[in-house]
Amino acid sequence: MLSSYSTADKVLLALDCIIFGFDQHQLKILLIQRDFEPEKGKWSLIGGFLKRTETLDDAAKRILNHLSGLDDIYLEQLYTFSEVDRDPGERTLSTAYYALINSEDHKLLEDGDYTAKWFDIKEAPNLIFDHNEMVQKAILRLRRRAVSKPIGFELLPEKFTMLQLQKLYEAILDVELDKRNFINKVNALDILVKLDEKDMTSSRKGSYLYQFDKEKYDQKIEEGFTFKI
Amino acid sequence: MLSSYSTADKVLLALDCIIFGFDQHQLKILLIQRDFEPEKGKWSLIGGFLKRTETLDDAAKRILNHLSGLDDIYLEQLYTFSEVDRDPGERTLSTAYYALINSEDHKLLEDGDYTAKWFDIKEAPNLIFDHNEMVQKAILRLRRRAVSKPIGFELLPEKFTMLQLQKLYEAILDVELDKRNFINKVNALDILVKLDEKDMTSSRKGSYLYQFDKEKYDQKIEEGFTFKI
DNA sequence: CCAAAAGTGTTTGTGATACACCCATGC
DNA sequence: GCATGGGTGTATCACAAACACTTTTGG
Repeated sequence: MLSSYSTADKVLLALDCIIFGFDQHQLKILLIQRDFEPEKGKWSLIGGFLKRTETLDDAAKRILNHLSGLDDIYLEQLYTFSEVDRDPGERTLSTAYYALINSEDHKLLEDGDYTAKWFDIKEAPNLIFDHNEMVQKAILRLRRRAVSKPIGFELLPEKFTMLQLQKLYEAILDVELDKRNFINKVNALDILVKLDEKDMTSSRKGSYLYQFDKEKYDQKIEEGFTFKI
Repeated sequence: MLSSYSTADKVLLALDCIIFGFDQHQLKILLIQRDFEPEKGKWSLIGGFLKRTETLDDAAKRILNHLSGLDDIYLEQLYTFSEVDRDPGERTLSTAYYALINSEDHKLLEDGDYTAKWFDIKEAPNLIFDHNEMVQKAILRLRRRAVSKPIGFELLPEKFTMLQLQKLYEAILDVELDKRNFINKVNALDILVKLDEKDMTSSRKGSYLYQFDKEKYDQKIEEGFTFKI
């Protein structure tokens, strides 16, 4: 028999964000050290509770905006975690979201409630509750998405070099890629604009900067193009 | 500021199942005609509410078991839907699951509360709330999964012919496949057992029956094999 | 002139696709 | 003996992977 509304149990629904960043070398996640119970002092994902008047996407945006001041962050719902004892405090479910932010351009806002810090995904501390599992799932999802949708650019500055893009994909996929093959493949996609500008910080010769051309990409998608790296 | 447990809102969490079946020709979904409000008389997915003492997976299994009597059904969490007005009755979120069942082997249990009926996915009626969206998402997920994990067998009888398997993939992917290429590909995977038995119902010559060899598959996965159709 | 990173093509191998005829059987 | 679906192999093409040298320029 289907439960009716009146007899059904209500639950607390939390939302936790796996926030990815990239620092030119490694994929990072943003963690906070909890200044509140339970598990005070331990590292965890950034989270909050869903309000009655907002969608999960709204809640994720609210939490990310509060942390960064940004409101155009790429995010995607990952999974809803529901182990009965996952939170020792109270029966709480949590829907995990992952977000991609360009950690260079944007400073994190200060908040008295916690200390936020970037960790290399390979060197992240042990997290509370089921947050480790959330992070693992997020990494797998990011890997699948990054090769089939042009979301990698969200982790880079507006203008970037080919090498930066390659390093990003190497960090996400945790593999080494061949420079020539990578560049050939990216150029074949034909969705970047090569600028006249060069980045002179990395070498005497300087390397050309590129930009993702969203209009061109959308146009090609309309025509049946499939992004694939 | 992060909400604290005490001030956070509690919500009703429903669970809706997209139940896929296959009848040798088309991919089907199981729908019920609601005998209760709201939206009485309209078609909807099979669902229920999460109980305080169970996980979402538990709830999905409970709902499917109640419907079919089976408890070894393949299922996977899909997405949590959270539009504020998605259910006009009360603020309710719903986590959608999809399930794969072999509709031939198993009879559905009767239940006075509703009438369950199989619909071709291309001819399904309009559904209540956001259930159409759930179904669309489930189809896309199933397509991605079916080519990268050996879950298609869940929709077939224990023993099946190559043609049945091909028709299944054609229905899932909504494409036509070449018989020789399909069989070559499947044989190359080397995860089926060819039985000495033949299915004589479809032709005079009869066609060999095959079975999925889970042990062999698991073994190959251990060794780094990747399933890909 | 030299050190350091940027930039650039070709060859080879592998997997995907296209395609047509013979086989076995019951009637 | 014939109608019906079952079963099988090869040639071509497209994409993925391997691979090394030249260019630029600031010091």
